[in-house]
Amino acid sequence: MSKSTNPTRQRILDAAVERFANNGYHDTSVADIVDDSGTSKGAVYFHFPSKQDIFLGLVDHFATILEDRLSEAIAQEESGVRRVNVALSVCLETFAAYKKLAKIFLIQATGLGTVFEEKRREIHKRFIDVIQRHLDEAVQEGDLLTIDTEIAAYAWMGAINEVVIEWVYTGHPEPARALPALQNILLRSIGVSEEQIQQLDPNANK
Amino acid sequence: MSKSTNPTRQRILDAAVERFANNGYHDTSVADIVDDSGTSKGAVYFHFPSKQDIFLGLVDHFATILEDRLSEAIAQEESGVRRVNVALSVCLETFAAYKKLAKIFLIQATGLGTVFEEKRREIHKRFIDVIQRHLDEAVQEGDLLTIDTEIAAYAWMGAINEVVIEWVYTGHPEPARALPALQNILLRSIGVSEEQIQQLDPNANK
DNA sequence: GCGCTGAGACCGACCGGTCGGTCTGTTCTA
DNA sequence: TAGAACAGACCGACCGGTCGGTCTCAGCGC
Repeated sequence: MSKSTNPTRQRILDAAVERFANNGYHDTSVADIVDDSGTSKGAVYFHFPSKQDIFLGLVDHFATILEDRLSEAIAQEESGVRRVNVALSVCLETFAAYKKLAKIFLIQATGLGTVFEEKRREIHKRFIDVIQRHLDEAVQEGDLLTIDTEIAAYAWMGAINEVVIEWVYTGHPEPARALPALQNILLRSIGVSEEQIQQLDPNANK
Repeated sequence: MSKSTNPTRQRILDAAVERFANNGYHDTSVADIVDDSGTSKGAVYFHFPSKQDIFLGLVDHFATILEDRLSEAIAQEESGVRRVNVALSVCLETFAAYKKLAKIFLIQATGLGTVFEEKRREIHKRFIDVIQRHLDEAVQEGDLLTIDTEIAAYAWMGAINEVVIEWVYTGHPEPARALPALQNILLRSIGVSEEQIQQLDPNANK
């Protein structure tokens, strides 16, 4: 972030992303990262305090990127429903733009034991809260039905994650197809009418 | 399943479930399981070939239970929409009935490296396929909209998982609340009309 | 009834390898 | 030339798995 442009440090990070994304945390040894980055253990432990720190740093980094992009995009829209909709787009775009980091964030950061798990849940909770807040907003001002926005927020989060995970692994539901499909499904799920859904996405008539 | 009633074996399994659910795979040593179960390493390796085998056995076991319950429940309903609806109920009930196993299945089995990950994805895919098949069925015979059932299936899977995960950790959205909320959200997401949703769940007027 | 035996169930000390992290340098750079 | 940046040998803890041993008990000949 701040001292980001040190080449050695960057090579280490690149190698770490690659390894962590492909093999997971425990199947990636520091020696692997050293080999892939063409550096040395000394270099790694000069730039980073621990293996765990590298990993959590990557997760945090991605979460920050996603949050920044989201808040920026949301701020540019007026109505609640439009905001919800644009957030969904930005979300998928960001996952697509940072595929490897997304894989680490969504998959490799799970099931790593209590310490990691707390961190992961805290970050996920932040996103879920954002979703819920904007769902509430949309409910208040809009004509969509009153629903259990908390559960809806969890459902959305899970739905998005699952679709992205599948894409990350197989490349299969191409974003061009997944995005409109998810928009339909998720907007409908909170009671946005068909006409409204049509209106929201005039450019996706491809 | 077959030789299930050996007491030592069962104590080992119980301890393994507890530890794996709470601490995850890598933070659970065989020694931990030995201590908790009041047995010995010899006993563990007499009954099971490896630590990994114990873990995957538990995952498989839970998946089997869930599949059995699902297919039984689905078989007893006629219409596609009703089937989809009852499957959702059974799913949540089963997760609730086997909380610890559910946590292992949904969380601790993730991010454990390539070998485990393949297994996990294969099992998840089975459930997603079931969902999609019945969504397709419902689309064909019903008046719900034609949608991208594949993506809908992934979305459903993710949505259910996320809600259950939250419940597993915090106990928070009590099943009594989560079930009808999810029914509303998910059925709406595939275009089931409000009246139909009401009709489907006459007993949940509490 | 009684000793013998052998197999199943279980015990726990121990082994061998792995891996995060450290430490003693060496090289580069300002 | 001081200190930052890096190299890589090395350490020690940990942990999955093994292996020789013990205990129990059913079967069996006598």
